[in-house]
Amino acid sequence: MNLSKEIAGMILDMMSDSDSTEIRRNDLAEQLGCVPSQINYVISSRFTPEHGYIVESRRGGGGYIKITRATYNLDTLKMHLINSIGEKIDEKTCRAHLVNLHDRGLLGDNEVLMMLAATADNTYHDVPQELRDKLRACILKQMLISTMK
Amino acid sequence: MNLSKEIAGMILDMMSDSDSTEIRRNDLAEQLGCVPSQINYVISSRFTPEHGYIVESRRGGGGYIKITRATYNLDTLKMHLINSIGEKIDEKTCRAHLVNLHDRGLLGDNEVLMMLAATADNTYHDVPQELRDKLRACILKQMLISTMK
DNA sequence: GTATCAAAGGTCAAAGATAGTCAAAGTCAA
DNA sequence: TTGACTTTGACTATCTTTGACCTTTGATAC
Repeated sequence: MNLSKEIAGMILDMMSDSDSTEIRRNDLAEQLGCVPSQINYVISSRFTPEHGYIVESRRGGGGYIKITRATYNLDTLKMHLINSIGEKIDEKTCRAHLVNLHDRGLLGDNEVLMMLAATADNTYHDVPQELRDKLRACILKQMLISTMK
Repeated sequence: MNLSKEIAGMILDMMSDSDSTEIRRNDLAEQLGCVPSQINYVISSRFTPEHGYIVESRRGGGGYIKITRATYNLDTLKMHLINSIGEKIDEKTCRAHLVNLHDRGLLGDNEVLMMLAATADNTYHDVPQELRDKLRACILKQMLISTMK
């Protein structure tokens, strides 16, 4: 198991009963025996808004990093997502959105799996590269809309 | 006996009691005295979804390849359908198949709706006409496979 | 008040650690 | 002999770890 996963797990633990936690970057880093910026890496790779988290912080004496699990109204969230998807979307971003919706119980297991399959770059192997992100955006939107009817 | 068969056997062994295994590509390759990409070859030739396996992986530190045996039960119909879909499928035929699966209770309401959305010709408005049936076939197959996980 | 300083946290790019891709070369059975 | 399957390795993509340097904030000295 790598460091990043451990850190992520630790943060998740801390949030387990409150949907929110506050950490002191340097303390946590020292506790883990890693450089402080590693904490930033973990946060920016696994606690993004797309993953459903809000992060606030302050520097200077008494500084902190606060991580909160965002909880939104379900339909609103889908609506937001649909609206936020532009004309194009790359596979990674798409995947992150879907995993996020699934984590929050907005999409069932089968549903996500299907949507991931339908938006995977591999599935588009016959489609010219420059068209794929556009196509993915169309398909994703249509699928999301279809689940709201 | 060739290398690929050995590797496949080894992977099968590892999965024997759990339907799933996680390997570190480089370790396994070294253990076997082969180049790492050989592992990829084995996986892509014998552990495909068509063969009933699902593969996930991650690069970088702590990377891994995870192989899971999909367990099909009442999914024989889907399996048949998947195998019967050729390289192309037009919207109407596709629609008919999906409605049929739904009628038989093999696909839930949301699932069909999403699949219909993802295979509708309208959704492909940016894709050249001559590519659409091919694309639809790929997407349909992948989605069906995904529901068998 | 303002200047200065120490204590946080932030950024970024390089190096390290894995896995993926692709095409050329090799092997083997029909 | 030929075509499908295998084996290899060079090159690529992605994820992680680290460290040097930057910015913000609050406290203290004047």
